[in-house]
Amino acid sequence: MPAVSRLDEARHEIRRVILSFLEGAGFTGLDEVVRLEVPTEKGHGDLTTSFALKAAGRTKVPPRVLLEQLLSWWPDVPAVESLEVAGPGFLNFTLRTRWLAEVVNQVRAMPGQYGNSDFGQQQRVLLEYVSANPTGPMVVVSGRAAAVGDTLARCMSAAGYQVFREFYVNDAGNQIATLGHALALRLRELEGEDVESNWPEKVYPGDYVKDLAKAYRTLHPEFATDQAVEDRYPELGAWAAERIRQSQETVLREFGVTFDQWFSERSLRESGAAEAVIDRLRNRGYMAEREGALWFTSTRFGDDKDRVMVKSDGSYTYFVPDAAYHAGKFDRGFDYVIDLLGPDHHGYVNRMRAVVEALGYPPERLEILIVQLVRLLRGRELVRMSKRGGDFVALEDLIEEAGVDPARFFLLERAPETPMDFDLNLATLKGSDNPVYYVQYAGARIHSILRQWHAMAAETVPVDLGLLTSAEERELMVLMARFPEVVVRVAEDRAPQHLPKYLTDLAAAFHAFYRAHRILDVEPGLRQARLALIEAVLAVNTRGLALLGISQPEEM
RNA sequence: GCGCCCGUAGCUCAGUGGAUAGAGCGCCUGACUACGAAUCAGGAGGCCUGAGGUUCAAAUCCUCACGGGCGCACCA
Repeated sequence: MPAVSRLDEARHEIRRVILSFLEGAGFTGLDEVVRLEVPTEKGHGDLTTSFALKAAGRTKVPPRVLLEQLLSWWPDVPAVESLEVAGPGFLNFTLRTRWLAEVVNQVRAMPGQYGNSDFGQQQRVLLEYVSANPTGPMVVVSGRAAAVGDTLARCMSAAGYQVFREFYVNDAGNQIATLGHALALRLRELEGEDVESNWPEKVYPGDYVKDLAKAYRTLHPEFATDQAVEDRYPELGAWAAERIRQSQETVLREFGVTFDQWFSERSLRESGAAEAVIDRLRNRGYMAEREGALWFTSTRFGDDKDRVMVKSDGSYTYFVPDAAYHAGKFDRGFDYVIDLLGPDHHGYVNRMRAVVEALGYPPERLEILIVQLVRLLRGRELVRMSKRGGDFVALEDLIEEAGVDPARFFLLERAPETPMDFDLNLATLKGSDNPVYYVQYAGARIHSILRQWHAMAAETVPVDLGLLTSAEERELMVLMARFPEVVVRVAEDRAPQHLPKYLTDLAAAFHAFYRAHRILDVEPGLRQARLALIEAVLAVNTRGLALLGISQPEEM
């Protein structure tokens, strides 16, 4: 694996030297143990390793003794300023500041691409996320899945994966007829009929269907209300579903989230893929007929119960098209298939794995992430979200109230699998209480300085990065050198929360630097070097925010 | 009852088997005649739910208990 960053270059170099030392000392097979990590504590160097502790059992040499030998043997390594033995057997490395400073040039050479790497080796990944039913407005948990999926896609692309983004549209089945039923009732209501007092149990009562009814009436003036009968429900529902899907697309685009494909369940059914997947399972011997229904024997693959695929009335359960859809994903040649599912799909994971395995695909290539619930609060008060009642907060309400940037930052700050509370009061705050502005403000400050620099029309001199020697400048270099591997970590661990954390650290380091040092009114050489430094910081900040789908304003 | 997720500062949450467990908010004390104070410097605040176990080393891995959330349809 080639180095992904300046820091990673140092890591590779140091590791190579340590391994050759160990080999010379007669210790082999320790490759696994020699890992260089970014220490959690300040004062433990730029990189640290505990291989001596980990290998003590095999080397039979006390860790500190081994490290002292290594220390006296250590050759000159360009990246390394110094190394020291610490604690029970840690080895801490301090990197040469001048060597680190090259990161400034690296960033400035490709400001919009810095952070990219070939870690993923162009493996093809299908990422499915959101996939909200087209039967009503999206709620906030869909927004969380959208933000998480989108940022994972952006980071995985940056980390060298080929990512294909897909939204699965459940535009078939009973729920579409139910939606059609709701639309039919609202159409009757437009004619003055009282439908509310006798509203059927399972039909969506939300007001949004009233708007759909008005739109339908305008587009189809010839439609007579007495046509709003049961055998028209599927057709009416299909119309409404497509209409809702389009509004989902609009809201998501506003939220900065797009898809390469909106995959229609109906098209899947029409293509015969459902029958095909049942045949495949039958041929492989994983289908059983019981009680008049056709069951997939998923218990043979660790599921807790078998699953009905064809009901006794001959119709399919929703599981059939889903199985066909997933089979199709693998048939399309993806190396990895990742699903982001909502918390109500817990029970779904085992059967999906089972069907993938039963169809002969490697089950470890299907990865299912559960994006957990979002509880909306206003201060202490819980805001209820329910598609049934009219009092839910839709994603578009959230965007309007909080704004895209704060909403995305909040949703991405926490690990996706952790249930979270989203305080609307906090996200709505425009001031310093809102962490997203802290990060954006760092960039806006740099923009402001650069504007003044351009207005000065002062003398430009060649950049000498060797002039950057202060602790604050060095901290910025170290952080920038880490950026590409933060992106890799987000991609690899499917953990977007590392990025907001990193950007907060970077902004803090910049603000501290800004307070401690002047930039424009110092001598020209140092000024030029610091300008180069903050230009690089701005580039990294902007790119980091872009990976989160958040803007970097030039002024605030 | 079974399965999955989660218990970390007053609140919301980070934390890659490592060293003295971190951040933001809230609270307290300081800092602009200086490139943007939406900032900075510092302080208080912890039995990492509990009990065992593995390990040189556990918030992290394993087991059990307790507490919270969500799933467990011939619904989608």
